[in-house]
Amino acid sequence: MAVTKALADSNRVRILLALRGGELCVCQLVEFCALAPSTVSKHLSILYQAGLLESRKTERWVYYRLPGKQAPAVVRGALHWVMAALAGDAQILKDANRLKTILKQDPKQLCQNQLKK
Amino acid sequence: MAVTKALADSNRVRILLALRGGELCVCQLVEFCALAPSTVSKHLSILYQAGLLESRKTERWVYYRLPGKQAPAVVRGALHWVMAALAGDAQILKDANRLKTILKQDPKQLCQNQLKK
DNA sequence: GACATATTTCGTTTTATGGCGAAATATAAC
DNA sequence: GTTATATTTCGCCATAAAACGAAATATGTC
Repeated sequence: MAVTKALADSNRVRILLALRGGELCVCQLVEFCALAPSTVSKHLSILYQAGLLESRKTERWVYYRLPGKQAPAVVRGALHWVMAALAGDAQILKDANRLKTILKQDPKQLCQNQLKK
Repeated sequence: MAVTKALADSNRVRILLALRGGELCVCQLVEFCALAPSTVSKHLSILYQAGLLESRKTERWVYYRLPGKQAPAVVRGALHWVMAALAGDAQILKDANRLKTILKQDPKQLCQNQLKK
């Protein structure tokens, strides 16, 4: 089953939780995960194909977000459970703080910095 | 997270669904999965350690069952979601029929047959 | 106690997955 | 059109996970 496999990786689950506050650009998620852009892109594609993410593209940026009310019950149920089960997790709490710092930065600059590496 | 990893394998999910109707002996689950006893035992141990199964031993037989109401909310939530999400799945429906056939057989005989292989 | 048998543990092989960097794609800016 | 840049796709390597058979464990039977 695509959904359970998508949830099996901790980085993917962290991404889902990071999106609780709203959509994020790929470069922000790259910063968040501290992984290579290609790796993050792969994770996003797995989540997307499982129906656990939606995306929109504007100019050169791609934004990912959690699916809305119209999502299938299987997906909504899975997300609801994951959010409830992990909201208090130590790693997730740390992530939430890190995310605040990332959100303070200009996405453009994040992309620039990622190129230098 | 142990629960999401436990749910990532389809044979393990099939086992959980198979236990909807009540506890099953290991030899019955071996027959059900059509895998080597050692492989099934490993799957059961992964599910057990994630809290998704309970077990009882009587004589030489070990029976596994879904956890009851006293299970942690995370576990109950996960099981509730998996059951709802997959109840109509094609493979799961086929499994349910196969299970009926297996239940007609005497567990003792199942074990005997498994030794011959 | 010796033997039979249900299950688990261990060691090994095979297969699947996560990770990266380089190349490809898509869009903006010039 | 060329160049810059955000993201994805591809090919490869390292690691983790699934599968098996053989050996070990635990329990019942003789």
